[in-house]
Amino acid sequence: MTQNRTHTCNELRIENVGEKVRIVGWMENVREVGSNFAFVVVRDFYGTTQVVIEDEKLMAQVKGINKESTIAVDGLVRERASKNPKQATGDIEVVPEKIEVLGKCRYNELPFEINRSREADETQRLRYRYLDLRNPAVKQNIILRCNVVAALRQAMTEHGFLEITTPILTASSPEGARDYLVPARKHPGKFYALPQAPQQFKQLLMTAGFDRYFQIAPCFRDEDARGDRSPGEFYQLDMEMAFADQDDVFAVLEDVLPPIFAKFGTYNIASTAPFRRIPYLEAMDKYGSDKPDLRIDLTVQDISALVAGVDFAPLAEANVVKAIVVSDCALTRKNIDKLCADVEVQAGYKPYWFRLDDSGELSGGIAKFLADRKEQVVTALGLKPGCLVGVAAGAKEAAQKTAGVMRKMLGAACPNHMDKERYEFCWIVDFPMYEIGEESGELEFCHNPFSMPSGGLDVLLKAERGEIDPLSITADQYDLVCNGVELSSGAVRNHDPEIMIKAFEMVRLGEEDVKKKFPAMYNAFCYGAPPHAGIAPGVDRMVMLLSGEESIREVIPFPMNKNAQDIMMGAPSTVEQKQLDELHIAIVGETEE
RNA sequence: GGCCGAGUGGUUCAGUCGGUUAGAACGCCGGCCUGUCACGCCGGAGGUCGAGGGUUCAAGUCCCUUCUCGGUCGCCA
Repeated sequence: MTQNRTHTCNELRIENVGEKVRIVGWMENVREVGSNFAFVVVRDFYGTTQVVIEDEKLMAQVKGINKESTIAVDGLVRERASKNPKQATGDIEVVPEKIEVLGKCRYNELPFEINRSREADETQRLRYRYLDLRNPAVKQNIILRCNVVAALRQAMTEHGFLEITTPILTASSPEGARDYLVPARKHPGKFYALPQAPQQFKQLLMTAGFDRYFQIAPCFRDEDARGDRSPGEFYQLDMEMAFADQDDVFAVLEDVLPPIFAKFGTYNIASTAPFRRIPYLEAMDKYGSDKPDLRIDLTVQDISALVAGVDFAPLAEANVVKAIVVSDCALTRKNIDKLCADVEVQAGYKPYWFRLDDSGELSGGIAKFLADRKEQVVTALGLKPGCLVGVAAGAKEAAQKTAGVMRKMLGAACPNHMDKERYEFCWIVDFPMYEIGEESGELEFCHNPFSMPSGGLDVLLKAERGEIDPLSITADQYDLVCNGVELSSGAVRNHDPEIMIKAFEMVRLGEEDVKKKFPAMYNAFCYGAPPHAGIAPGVDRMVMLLSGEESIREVIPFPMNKNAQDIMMGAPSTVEQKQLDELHIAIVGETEE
């Protein structure tokens, strides 16, 4: 017995009329249009094909088969009496000699209708993900993901990068996110950790003399989920280059990503090299965000001086007041109020607004508080009738954040200020190396302590001597941003133990701390390391951008839910006492169930 | 952990000011139908309204508690 098909369900055309064929697939639908006359739709990975039932015996058989059973149909290809131009195989139908059930669907009612699974409750979809994925629209995102990953691999390989896999079971890392721990059976009381990223391994590969490394790398972080952040695990296009600096890394991604975005994306336009580079501080000032959506042409202005002494406490008492001018704004008062409410929810601070109406008067929102300085406001902001002005006020960070959220929402609400149908990349550069910690009140690392301070040892020494402010030191660190989504962080790494120690001394740590926290990397760098730099764009995020999906779960084959559970597999789960004993694990305190 | 939203036949939803027998669409079952393709027409089954408590003559609806899911903030070097 063989299940070998002669054709897929997306293959037969008018030229095949008269051929004897065997197709296999899922019985998607049966349309009965007469007492002994019906159309059966067979679906496989590739498409659908219509099978026509014209005799009593086959009719009786088909009626006994539940939908979504897998079947094989042997028969003759015939030209349809009424063709369907919407279907690739719509010119033909198969007249069966024999229908076999290959895999019976035991249920005549499914948890959801396959072709409408995207409308179903997400918990149901995830519990029956194998049914959800039968829906071609759902499957399409996974196919897209495969194609994108394949294209990335090919492009990276063409650029001379070697794909090298790094360990999944490794050591817990003291910095960063919460680790997933794995108990070590042979070492009571000790644990492996799943890597949060192959960061240290790729730097060790550089030290080992591999010149260009990449990997579609699984990364594990035990942090809470978001719409754009799957809990537990995600994939990065992790890459690192030896004897390279920021420009070298930029050049590779500026070459690799745009063609892939233009080819596989919902929009077929992507920025070309070089991408815009925006210093971090400028991004925060101008866009109120370190991941600006450059498809929106609005920018944020500082109007602190302009509104000084105004008779409106939220502005008068604010350290910083920001404004966004939206020309030719068609939003109604109701639209604006709704938008402001949404901004407040997302930013956590209340925004304000006013506008210059068609008669040239300031009106709406906080307009009356600005009446005493109307001319200055109109001149300074260059207002014309029809302009809306969004206002954010508060401490510097609050005002920036509020303005950033408002900018994004105004862009989405005003089509004349957002050229949506494109992928707009930029680099955010010159991140501060240090900041004053909120709790400690002392100098702390801002981001990755292993990024190279711009200017190297000299700059650190100057700061040590008090010649410059440590807060003014920037790192050779960069983010890749596309359409307001942070795709990646990367950096020129600090490969010099001496600079590393000095960088740590700035925050009251020293050689011992470096050695203790990152022994392998520190030791390795003491044996002659190349200057190196890298980056790791998130694969899931890229596919999300390309597919236009709002939820990251739509581009992951088997995603966990928000609470990091796999309902389908039943993970996490309790285990046998014997397993715990072997691992020297005792469960104490309260447990679920 | 905070805040917001949701939870009603198999699925997606409606359900007004608290008031009679909780509705619709799709799906399912039965019947009719020889060119359908979201087939059509007729009929039918299927609900302890997430759970628990309270107010009331009366609760899907109001109040309290709790569970689950989603969004968001915290968190994510």
